[in-house]
Amino acid sequence: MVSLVTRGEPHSFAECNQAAVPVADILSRIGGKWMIYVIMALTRGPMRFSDLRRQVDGISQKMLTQTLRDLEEDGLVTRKVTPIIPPRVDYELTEIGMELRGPLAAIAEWTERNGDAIAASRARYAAERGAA
Amino acid sequence: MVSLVTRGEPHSFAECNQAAVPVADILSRIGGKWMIYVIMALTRGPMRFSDLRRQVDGISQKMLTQTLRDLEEDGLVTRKVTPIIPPRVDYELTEIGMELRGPLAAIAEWTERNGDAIAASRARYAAERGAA
DNA sequence: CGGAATCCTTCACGATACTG
DNA sequence: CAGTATCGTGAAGGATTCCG
Repeated sequence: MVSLVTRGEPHSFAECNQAAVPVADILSRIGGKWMIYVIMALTRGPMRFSDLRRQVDGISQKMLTQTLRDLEEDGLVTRKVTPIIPPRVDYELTEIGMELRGPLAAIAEWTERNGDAIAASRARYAAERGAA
Repeated sequence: MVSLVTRGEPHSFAECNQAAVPVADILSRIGGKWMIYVIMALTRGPMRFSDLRRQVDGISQKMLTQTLRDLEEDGLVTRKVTPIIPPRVDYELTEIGMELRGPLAAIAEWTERNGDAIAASRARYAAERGAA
């Protein structure tokens, strides 16, 4: 893995990209529109589909399903079906899903800490480049 | 800011989304195809455009330009033009750009630690759902 | 209730050509 | 060298409808 922190010998970009699962692969999933909100909601504990849909404001049924499928595929959530009528399906964060919350919180804290600077930078950029 | 870690009172999803810069906004940028590789390359220090293009294998000129513009817009990199012929443009991580490396490294470490489990989960998922 | 299926729009990204 | 401009494609996401 290429370090993001240290400055050492030049590493091959491909070296990092050839792991079992590339970091960029995970980032692209996390970077999806709803992933973080679903994980946030599940942080409070197991939750039913309809509860999740209420918690994550604005998400469509399709996108909630798809996001949960992606999370399930990667082993970040479990899906437990209770075959009653009407059906009941509960989703819960797995152990590695729980462990992802730390890194995500680190991003969130960075964003919160630098939000004003970023907004200012964007405004300045828009004023300079947007005017031209 | 809604905590990603603690389990407390239910927070409004919108509460987290109404910061100066939403976390999902940053995540979507980080989740772009090239952002992390460009940041990784710049971790080694300031770099010229053409050097960056060589370091980040497979990136097109267009995407490198666009990624650098996005980073510049958010104040994560500086762009220094030396008006000579041929032109010389150097890019360098800013302070907050440097500070983002930590959170990114946390994601990278999580990915490395759980890569095998994720790959296994994906294979199992494909075998079950893919066959059906 | 918890989906699946379909259609549609927008956008990210790639390829190519041209320029100061 | 370091871009900008243009075009084309696939994927992401939204709205709607139907189902066990």
